[in-house]
Amino acid sequence: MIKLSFKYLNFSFKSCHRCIHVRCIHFHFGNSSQSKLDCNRALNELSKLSRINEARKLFDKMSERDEFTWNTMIAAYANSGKLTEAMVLFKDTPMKSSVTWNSLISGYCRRGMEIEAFDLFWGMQFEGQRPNQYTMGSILRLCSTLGLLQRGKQVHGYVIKTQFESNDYVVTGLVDMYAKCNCILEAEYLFKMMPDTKNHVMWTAMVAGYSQNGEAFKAIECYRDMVVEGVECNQFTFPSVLTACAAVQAGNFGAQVHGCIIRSGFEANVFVQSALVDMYAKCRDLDSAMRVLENMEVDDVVSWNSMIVGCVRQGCEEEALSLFQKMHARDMKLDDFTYPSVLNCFASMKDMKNAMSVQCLIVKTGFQAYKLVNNALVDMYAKQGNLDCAFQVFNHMPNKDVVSWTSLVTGYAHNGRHEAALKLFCDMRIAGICPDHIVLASILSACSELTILEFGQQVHANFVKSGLQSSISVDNSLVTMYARCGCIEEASRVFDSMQIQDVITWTALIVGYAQNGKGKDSVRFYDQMIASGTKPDFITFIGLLFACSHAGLWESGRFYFASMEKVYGIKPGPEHYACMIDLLGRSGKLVEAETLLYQMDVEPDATVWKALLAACRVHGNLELGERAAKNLFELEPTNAVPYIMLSNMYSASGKWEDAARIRRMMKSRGITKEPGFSWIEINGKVHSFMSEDRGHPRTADIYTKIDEIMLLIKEAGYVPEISFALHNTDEEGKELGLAYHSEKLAIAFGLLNVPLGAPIRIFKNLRVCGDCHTAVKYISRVFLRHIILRDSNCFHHFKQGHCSCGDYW
DNA sequence: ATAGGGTTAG
Repeated sequence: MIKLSFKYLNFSFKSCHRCIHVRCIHFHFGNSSQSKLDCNRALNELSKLSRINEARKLFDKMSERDEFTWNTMIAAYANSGKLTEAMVLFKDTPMKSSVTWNSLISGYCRRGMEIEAFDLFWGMQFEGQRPNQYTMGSILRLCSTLGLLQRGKQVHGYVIKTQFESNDYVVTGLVDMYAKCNCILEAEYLFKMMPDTKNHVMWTAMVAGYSQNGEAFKAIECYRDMVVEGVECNQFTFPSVLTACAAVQAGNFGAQVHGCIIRSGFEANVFVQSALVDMYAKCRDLDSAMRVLENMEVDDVVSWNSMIVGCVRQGCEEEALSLFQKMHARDMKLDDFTYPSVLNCFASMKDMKNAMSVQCLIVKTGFQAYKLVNNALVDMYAKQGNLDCAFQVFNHMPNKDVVSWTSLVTGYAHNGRHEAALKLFCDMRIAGICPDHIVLASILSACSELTILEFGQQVHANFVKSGLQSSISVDNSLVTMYARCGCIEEASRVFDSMQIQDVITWTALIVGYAQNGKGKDSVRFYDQMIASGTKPDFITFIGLLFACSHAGLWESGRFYFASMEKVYGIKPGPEHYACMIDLLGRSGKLVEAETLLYQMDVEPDATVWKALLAACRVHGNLELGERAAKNLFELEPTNAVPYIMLSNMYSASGKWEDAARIRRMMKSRGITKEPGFSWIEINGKVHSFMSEDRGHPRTADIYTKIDEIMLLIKEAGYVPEISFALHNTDEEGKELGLAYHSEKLAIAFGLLNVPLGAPIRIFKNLRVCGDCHTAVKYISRVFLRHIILRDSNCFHHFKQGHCSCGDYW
């Protein structure tokens, strides 16, 4: 027996039945003895088959027309989008009933013609015709497809006034309208206020509403309730619940739904099938997805697109490309979703050649006119790192939407062009585009990278004001942003406000506390995370071990390090070893550190050797230090730090000749030390300072302030640590050199400009020098200031003469 | 003769 999809089954039954009938009428065309009743029936059949011209011929031939005749013809025109013709007849018709009005209104609503539809809606009332459930159904559908919330609310008011608020059709329309306008709470309220006898369409609208509003779990729950209530599910219900399953990777539940689908007999519907393919593909069950796809009667482009996306997400780019080729071979009609799906392959494969040829294909087939396709091109080029191409495509787009902008913004951010990303984000706002979750998460992570708190706060404020629903990705970015800007309390507040925390949220907090010198809190949060049932990942352990090493918790560190592979099956990477070596080095266990290094399964990278070199310097182990430095010379040939460290180590042990040799070697290799500078942001403007910098317009004030600072902190007990001065001058010169270090200049400027009570936030590109660290502790006590200094390694919170790093950094 | 719900992209 031939399997027919339901969609076609329904249609073919009806058309078959009608064909015969209509053909018969057609045969008798022109026979004036035809009764009015028969003509009306034929007119109706022709209109249902969209045979408008024939319908019109029949209409014109009819000598006797009644209300039904006129309404059918008007509806026929309206339903096929021929609104001018419908309007002409509407004006001519001798009798306008509510059906006449509704037929015309329905036509305008279907075409999305808001102004005309509402003119008619008010017009009919003006002429004494009351809108009924049909009218409101049409109008609400218009509001929901166009997202016209204000209009929708107006209609809602009208519904209440005219006491349609318990009408199934009207309430379903309202639920759908609110859901489509992203007002899921209103939709939910209306739905819940209806009595328990809700019909299946309203249930389905609610399931779909939740699913489309990113409330996948609620959609699933609603579907469950629907099943429990014994309400029938159909070809509309299943796609919605399957989308929800796909969104939260609820593959097992999705498979159960699949079972229900088979029992209900809807498995032959293309919408259901394509949703199944998509669900399985997104739940990483490519085999099941493929099985559904292969069993389909028709080559459905949506299902194929979903399959391609699924393959790309699983890293099976070759498979995705071969599907794309098969689509061509099967002569399938591609749509504007196909190219975005397949372009993703090239983004992850960095395959420029094939990308170009697909772009040619896009141009050739006229698909460059589609926004979706252009957005995907922008995204692909940006992800490949080809920002010029991305920008070019972007620039040529006539109407850019939030996705176009997001693709470009994210592209710049991913390629380390954070400032450019921020600039583009501002341009986007100026262009009047409302940000969405994705661009917000992306821009907040750019703020984290640049540690620009004020901008991040503004984005946060805008997000709150926008009324966008909170999303885990935005919240995670907020936690990270605040933590990385040194506002650990704020990060913590966002964390607490979240309904669900995932491994990324927890990790952001753990890393955040560690970077802000609160390693013990990090460990506490890690234990809480485990207790909450969240599994740690590779990055969680980097944060955790970093926390242990900075807090000097070497036993905990060793315990957690051992649990990584044993309990969670995560193989430690060089990052974890580096933390452990740092931890052991700090505790003076240099031998253990070296042993650990040689036990590594993976090749030690620069971070590992750096940790060892730092440990060697602290403990004066020259021999091991030499080895570490030599490895670093090879691994990071342009990095001056290992040269300087080794040279300093030689100097410290009196080996002047060796020290000089390393300096010469460094010079001859053309390696220069990265110049240190510090900066501070005041009212959105960044003021940066080099050591002994006199370029700032307020230099005189700043240097006067430094003198005052030095005087006061010396009185409080500060003694300059001359060993940190680099220049070969006399003692006094060295002391002055120290006083004008970039971080001290920035702090002096901060003291002059930041109001009392507000923290002074300083940034430094390198590690803070030891003398400055001591001085800032005194400054915080003498000037009663909270000073937050972010250096290349971590945050230092100076308060009342103490630093959060515990003098260990 | 007129009304309500569904799949794929960043």
